[in-house]
Amino acid sequence: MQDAHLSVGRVAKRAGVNVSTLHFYEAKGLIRSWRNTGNQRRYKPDVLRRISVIKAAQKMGVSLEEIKQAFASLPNNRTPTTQDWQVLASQWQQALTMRISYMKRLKDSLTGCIGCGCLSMNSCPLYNPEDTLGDIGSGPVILDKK
Amino acid sequence: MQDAHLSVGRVAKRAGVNVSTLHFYEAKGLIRSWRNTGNQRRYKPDVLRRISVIKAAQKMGVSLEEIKQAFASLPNNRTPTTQDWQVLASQWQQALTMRISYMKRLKDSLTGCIGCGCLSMNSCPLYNPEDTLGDIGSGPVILDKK
DNA sequence: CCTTTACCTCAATATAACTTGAGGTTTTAA
DNA sequence: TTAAAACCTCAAGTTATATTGAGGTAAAGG
Repeated sequence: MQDAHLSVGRVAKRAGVNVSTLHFYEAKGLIRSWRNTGNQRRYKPDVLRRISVIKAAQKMGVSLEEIKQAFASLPNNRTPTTQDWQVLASQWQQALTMRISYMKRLKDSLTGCIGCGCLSMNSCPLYNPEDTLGDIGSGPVILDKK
Repeated sequence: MQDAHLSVGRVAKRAGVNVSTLHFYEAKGLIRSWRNTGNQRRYKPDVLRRISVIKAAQKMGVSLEEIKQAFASLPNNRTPTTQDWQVLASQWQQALTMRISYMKRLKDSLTGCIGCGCLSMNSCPLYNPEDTLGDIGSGPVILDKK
């Protein structure tokens, strides 16, 4: 069964990422592999799902560090079930909901605000330093209010 | 009128950014200043609005480079008017609308998708490499489809 | 006047998320 | 069997967005 153990190149191809990315994710503790006798990486097929989830989460603005933390809740003695993944999904869905509403507020502020005097700072909802969800798009994004 | 020329420290304080950030923005061509006889930076008060707009745009996921390009459409021989700013605002508002709808699609996919078999790649809307708006949250964000 | 802020420049450091390259080994396929 | 393709490790490079520090100058207040 060549199905039960995938080489790094195979995984890369199927997941649509570079081999170097897989090395990188492994170094970061996001995925795991074992080695064959020749020291080459071998993967269980469920690594593909992990990578999918990583990519999906990144699209939502979740950092690798946060993804790693979320993955920590997965069982490491068995292959994660659908249920296990659903737990992650619902966490991130909440965060997405918040993010979307933040974007909406931003958008609503935009027209009224950019043209008026209030954008000269402080009171403007568009430029509110207190807004902790404001980090979208640059640098790591805080999804949980730890 | 100490109102017509602001020192870098004054601007930094009023805008809520570091002095070093102002140096940085100036080096990037996002703001401008002139020098007094002692080689210190002096700013017109409208720099405050520029900084507001930069910060607001960043919250929407616009990169400094894109902000700079947008600023290029502003008049540089006179202080930008409300109208000038509105042009920028409406551009970004469209981008925001797209971004929001993308996030919504993401969210809608999330529950149905993460638990099912499709997340094993390719056909899953959550993991679709063709989705050019997928860059949200890490690295520069493409807002225009240039 | 003189001390304390505030400023100046330029180089280096920081972080996230990867990619690239050098130098060497293992697999695979003709 | 042997050449090409795939792998390996480890270090350095890349981009965006700043921040920090060193070494020196200018301005402001008592």
